[in-house]
Amino acid sequence: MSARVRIKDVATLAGVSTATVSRALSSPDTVGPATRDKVMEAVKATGYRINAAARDLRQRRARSILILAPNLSNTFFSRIFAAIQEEASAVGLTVQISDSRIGRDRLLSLGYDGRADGIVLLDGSLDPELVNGWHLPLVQLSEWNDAYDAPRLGIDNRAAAGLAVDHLADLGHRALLHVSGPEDNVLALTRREGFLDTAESRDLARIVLPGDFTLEAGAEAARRWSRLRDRPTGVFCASDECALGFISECVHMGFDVPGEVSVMGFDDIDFADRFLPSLTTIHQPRKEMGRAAARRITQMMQGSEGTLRRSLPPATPIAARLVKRSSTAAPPAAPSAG
Amino acid sequence: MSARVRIKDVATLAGVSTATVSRALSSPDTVGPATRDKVMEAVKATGYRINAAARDLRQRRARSILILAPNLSNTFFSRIFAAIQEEASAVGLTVQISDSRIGRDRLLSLGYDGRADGIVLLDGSLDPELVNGWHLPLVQLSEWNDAYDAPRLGIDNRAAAGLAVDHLADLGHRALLHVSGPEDNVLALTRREGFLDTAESRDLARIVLPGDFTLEAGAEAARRWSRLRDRPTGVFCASDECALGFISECVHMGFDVPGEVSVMGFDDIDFADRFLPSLTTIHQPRKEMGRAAARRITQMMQGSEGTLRRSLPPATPIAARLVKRSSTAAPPAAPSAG
DNA sequence: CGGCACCTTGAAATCGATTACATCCGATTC
DNA sequence: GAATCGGATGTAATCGATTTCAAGGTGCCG
Repeated sequence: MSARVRIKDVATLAGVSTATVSRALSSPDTVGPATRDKVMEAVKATGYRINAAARDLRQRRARSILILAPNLSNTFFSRIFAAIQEEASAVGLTVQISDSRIGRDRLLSLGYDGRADGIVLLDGSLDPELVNGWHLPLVQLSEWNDAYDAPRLGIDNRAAAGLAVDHLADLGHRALLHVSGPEDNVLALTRREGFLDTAESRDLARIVLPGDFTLEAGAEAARRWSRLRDRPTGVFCASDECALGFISECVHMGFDVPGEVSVMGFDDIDFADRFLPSLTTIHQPRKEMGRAAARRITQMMQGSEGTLRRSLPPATPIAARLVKRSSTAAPPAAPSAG
Repeated sequence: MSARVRIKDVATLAGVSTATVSRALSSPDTVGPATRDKVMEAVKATGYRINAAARDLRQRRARSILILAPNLSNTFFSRIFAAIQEEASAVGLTVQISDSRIGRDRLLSLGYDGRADGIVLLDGSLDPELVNGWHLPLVQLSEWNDAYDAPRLGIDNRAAAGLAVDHLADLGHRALLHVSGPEDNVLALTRREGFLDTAESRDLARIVLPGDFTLEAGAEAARRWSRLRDRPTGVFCASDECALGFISECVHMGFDVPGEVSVMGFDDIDFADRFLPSLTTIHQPRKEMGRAAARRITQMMQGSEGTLRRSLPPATPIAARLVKRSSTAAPPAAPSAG
């Protein structure tokens, strides 16, 4: 009862060999019906559960995928985790999650120790040598790094930033501010590029302030914005959290949003539509992203050793879309406003 | 290079036995210095990484803890996950995370398959028979269930709800509304009890509306509140999300918060202090909770087989505290207001 | 009736580490 | 100088499953 039951115990009780028990459990149609029933009965009677470590060792696979993210407490990830887990669980895989900033050596081990047989990487700023050194199927999700030898999944951040700029321009804003993300973050850089390019092509004045995706960075940017001589009337923040911080600080300082300044975010986190004012933003389909990553990594895990990385066809792109809410409006003195 | 390196390869290269390699790596002071150096060199040269499955099998432990939570996409958990991971990683443990609603059989396996040697359970509504059937060290965190034979960590929800009621009463509110959580949730029930008991002891009128912790439930409760004949002026929601939904909907309907109604939440999620108005709430120290759980489970894992569950001393309680912000104020026509 | 194919089953090798036990050797003790 | 001790190392068993290979049995065909 309380002692661990091994396959041998089941075999003894059922009066067969361990090989037969193993077969009865993993490929039931290869054993005779009578034997199968005996085995199943013995399994039930003993409460036998397979020892995964033994199976993993023998089969050289772990039926597990590893998710690496730069900051587990970032709420942006949680829905992605849930989606990956859901998809993985459906095909019998377990999920491990680790912070990707746990130190080089520990990280290296994770990809090598045989406990995971696929990796979903949400961090584009790890050492490429480290990442490429893992001989496991790997997909990049959301963030990416061109030096990683692995397929990339996620939205087109440059184009998505363009959507934001277009929206503000269409409302009549002629001068825009972008609050960017961390300098070393590929998402931040790409969104900024998209912002600058599109703003230029639409002939808009444009400023960029530094930030780091956080509420506090948004608030700080708002303070700096308030001190500008000619305050841009349209603000595009590189993340929703940042936008919420920006709006929040604006209101504290006595500005009306969107009356005096329109503010947009990026991501469409859960609170975006509940904040006051509700937040106009770019929706990232996180659930879909998670699912896609899980499916992709599963495919790769089934592929032969040789075709692990680049060789699969590119995934279908995941589309971001503009969600118009009430944090944006026509500028106060817009030339084209009625 | 590309083929997996085994301990045997290292042994051959170093000119020693596998036993010596194993010892050199796991208890370096039991081998001679010269041998140790030779081994370390061979390890470096080959890029050897231990195969965790083999080690786990032989040692009958996995150096891994499993976190089970009812809904991975709930942002309340993410900081807890991060804290557990941080603490676990520091002592060389990996972390697995799974949804606790993945189905009985799959769940049963997780606790039995030898891949985890400790469980942090954030779900109080699993079948106790299932939970108690696992022969692994286990701690309950945040949510709990008296039928689980395992230590419980978290704040005192009843007392914390009392803090909320006291705060509203101290401001002068004489009639309170509580928006509760799911009927089958122990946190919801305990907070409701704390609300009712304290409200009674302070002689306040009290109403409870159903809810389920979500933004939408808060919004729905706000609509119902608005239709009440005598609207309570103080509202205590069982979660921050719910409170934000409540406030948001109130504002949409044209009510002033906190001018016409004071609203409190519970948890102190990240947005609480950035929402407009910023949210008065009960702070749950999630990081501390995660750390405490990780430390406790680590202790239990080191204990002998027999002392797995109840026998350890109770953990030091984790204190919740009131955080006063701007979503609460004196009631509009409070008898004691100036 | 002999031969062949196929299905079911068991014995034993295997996955890659750890570790109990034995051995060897030099140093210490009497 | 013999006995003893202890440290370093190797041999082989072990963890608990899967899987190869061989064997036994059954049925079909010529």
